[in-house]
Amino acid sequence: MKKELAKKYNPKDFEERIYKYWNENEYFKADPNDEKEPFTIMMPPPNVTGNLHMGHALNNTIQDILIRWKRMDGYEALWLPGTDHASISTEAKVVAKIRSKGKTKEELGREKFLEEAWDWTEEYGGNIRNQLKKLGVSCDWSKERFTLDEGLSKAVEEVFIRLYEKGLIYRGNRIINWCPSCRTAISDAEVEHKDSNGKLWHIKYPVKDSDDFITIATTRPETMLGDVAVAVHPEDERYRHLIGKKVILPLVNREIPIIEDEYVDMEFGTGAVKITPAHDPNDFEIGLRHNLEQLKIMDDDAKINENGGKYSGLDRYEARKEIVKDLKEQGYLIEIEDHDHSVGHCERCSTVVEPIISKQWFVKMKPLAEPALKAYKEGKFRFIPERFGKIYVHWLENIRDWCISRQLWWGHRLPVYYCKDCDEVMVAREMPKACTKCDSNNIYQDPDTLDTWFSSALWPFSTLGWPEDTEELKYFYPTDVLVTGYDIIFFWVVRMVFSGLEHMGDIPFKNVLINGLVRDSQGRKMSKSLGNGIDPLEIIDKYGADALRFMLVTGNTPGNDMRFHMERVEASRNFANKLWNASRFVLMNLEDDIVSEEEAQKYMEEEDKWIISRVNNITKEATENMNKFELGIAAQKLYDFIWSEYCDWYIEMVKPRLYGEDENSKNTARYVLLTVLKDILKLLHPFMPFITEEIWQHLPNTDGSLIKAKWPQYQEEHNNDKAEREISFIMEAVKNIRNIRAEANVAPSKKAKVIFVTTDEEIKSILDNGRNHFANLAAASDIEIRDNKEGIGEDAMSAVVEACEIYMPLEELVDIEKEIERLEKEKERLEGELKRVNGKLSNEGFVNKAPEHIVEKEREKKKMYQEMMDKVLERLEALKSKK
RNA sequence: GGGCGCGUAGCUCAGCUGGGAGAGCAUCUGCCUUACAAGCAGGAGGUCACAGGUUCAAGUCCUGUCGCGCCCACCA
Repeated sequence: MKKELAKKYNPKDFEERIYKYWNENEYFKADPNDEKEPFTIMMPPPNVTGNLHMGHALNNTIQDILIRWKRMDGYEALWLPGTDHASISTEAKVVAKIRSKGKTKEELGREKFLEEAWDWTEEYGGNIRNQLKKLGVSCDWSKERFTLDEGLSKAVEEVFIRLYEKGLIYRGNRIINWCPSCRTAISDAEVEHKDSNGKLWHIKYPVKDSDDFITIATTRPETMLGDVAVAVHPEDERYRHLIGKKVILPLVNREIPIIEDEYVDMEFGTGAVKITPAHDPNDFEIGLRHNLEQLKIMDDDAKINENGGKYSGLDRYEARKEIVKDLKEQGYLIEIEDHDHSVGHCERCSTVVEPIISKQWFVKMKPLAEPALKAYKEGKFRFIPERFGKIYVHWLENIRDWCISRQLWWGHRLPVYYCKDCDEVMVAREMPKACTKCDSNNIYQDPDTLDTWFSSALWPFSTLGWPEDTEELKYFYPTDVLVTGYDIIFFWVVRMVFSGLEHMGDIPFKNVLINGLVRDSQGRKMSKSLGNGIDPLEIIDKYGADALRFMLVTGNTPGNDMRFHMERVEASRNFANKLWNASRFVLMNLEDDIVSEEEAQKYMEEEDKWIISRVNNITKEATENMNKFELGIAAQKLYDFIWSEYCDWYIEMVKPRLYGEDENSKNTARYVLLTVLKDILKLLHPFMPFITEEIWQHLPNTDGSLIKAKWPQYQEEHNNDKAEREISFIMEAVKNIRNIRAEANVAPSKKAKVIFVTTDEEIKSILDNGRNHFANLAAASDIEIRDNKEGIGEDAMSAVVEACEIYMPLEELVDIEKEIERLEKEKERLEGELKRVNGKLSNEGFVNKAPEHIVEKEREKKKMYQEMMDKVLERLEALKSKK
């Protein structure tokens, strides 16, 4: 006999100890194994310096459930963890730290800055790992990777060089999104568009050598400093006569041409557009078409530069104010119109992004996007739920080249070298000794680093050793499931797919399971600025990791957001408590020797067969739902079964046997209690790993960890329709008796006589077999089963279950008025049911077209309701006539 | 401008491929019954947003309307 379970369920007593036990025994390790099928999940790497938030908790709980389940189900299940260097976000933190010491990163210099950044990483990098462990994640820590570690950096470099050599990476002067606060270029995906109430300034530009003028409209008047043309639509009658003429740019007094271009929308604004190729993506394109100058008027910190004349040195918004003022004073400003439009903000720091021309590195996307689209459309991988595939397709179909260079220091430095003497560009694995063109050795490396997502895009294979052709790569790639939030489908999912296809020649994953956001109880996003975030660690501390995990996964469906309610955590904790106590009950009733299955079979009662049949069906249903990634439904089914069937009914039914004298019956009950509990623990383990393991360790005949236990399989021979029918009938009858007792206020302890009246032989036998249950569960004494109701007076309360009447002669306790009321209500209910059933059955369409088994079911119902109705009516009449 | 999601019991949400409306919490009644008061037993509470349509049958499929939310977009 093993040691007893603690009297109270207190997750703090064992969660940490159990995690250590798993980890030290290397139960999470997975390695290439020819005897098993692989099952792989790559953990979306959290920011290395980040802290665990609810989103992580949800995301990793889902992954852990899947991986634990598959591991038990016989797969070589690898869940590979890791962290992301998060270039822009980590750099910002380190910069802030340096600033607090009164220095700038430039003053510190690149080398020292990186030292600081590595220190920072080491200091905070362990946090998230330990926090994940508290959640119970069963990932293979021996394979943990970091996007900036040596191997992954090698992969990044290799990819850059290969794409460059293929002509898929190029350097160009193009319009990019510039964040003046982060002082770096960012990609389109990193720009967050927000609607804002802006203005449309109408400004007139005088036509040279004429009194005429042309009015343009702009939302960013300050950019006029960089205007090099005014464009109108070729078919616009209003302006046709002006095409080819010049205008004098106000305030600047520069002569610029009026050109024609089809891009211009005649309906919008005034139909005339100022063209600023250096500061607007459309203007940039027009500029190229018309061979216009690209006049840059802003610095990296969004101040007007030397090209801005008297405005130079002003911040962009100060300049705007000044320019508008001057235009007004000089009579050029015609109108200020309210104009709502959307403005791009830096996703990271919320600063308004400035479209600006800049020499950056880009990935040519079209050739990479096409195979990625094809793979999805051919069903090589899928989204769960399906609808997120649309986001994927839409993004890829409208993709533009990806700006990958960042003016940051924390990240993978571009393997690009320049010759100072002849400006030759060299892309190489190592710094060239001499310029390949002019032989100069005046060479320097590009100071820029790569977009963080450039390395994340390689995660599914770089983590397995690519570009080396490792055993791990061959065995575990492609991975099976990617679990992630919908917010990074285009940041990450898209890029992993085209990277996998390009470099591995295969998709990176077969399923993309999308999880929603965890919001606060009012439905708001949890955010630092709102201060409404709930710390998963606090929840774990108070309620245990199992409760948090269970809460996160129930009542939720893939892809949908959920709200965090403390009451739901409590409910999950209560469920864990229930399981704990049920297990304690089982344990305290076991003896050292558990009888064999064969022995138990000989003495099984109906309730034993019933619960075995039930757990068998639940196994099937739970597994089916998990196969569909419906973890919430699977969890709910387990919850209902454990609480409402195993605990509420089976344990209660079996108590008299455990306390009785019949050793065979007792041992059989023990055997069944334990066997079913073991299945329960196995099925629940992926969801609640700690409590199930802790209980498992206390059960007899359990060698080693529950992690190693075999996932239960559905077994046809355990199905028992007869037992299910009998026990559910008994349960119905017990409920009715309890109901009568409650309504008549019969104290629970008080024994009461129960008379069953039925002519149905099957029911009679069920009732006869169930005598003990009625005594035990409904405190019924003197159970009588007969086929007529002679002699039962009006001083009894009654109920009807199928073809069986139940009478409880309660004499003075019976209030006839109340009893009539009860029966009237029952009559009403039956009338409703009969009306519905009759309606269906009298409908020719239904009888002819509905499947036979559905029609048959309705016929049976009709018969049953009719019989019940007859009995209720008879009883009512008898009572009324006696009154 | 385009796309998507949601609207089911007082609250938070399940309800998968159409075939008798569910859970948790809250509420009401009775119970500290030696596994569990973090519990047990019993009860009340819903024209499944609205309007059409398809179907023998619609919370479930289609169309439209209203309300809430989200995403995308080079609307000077």
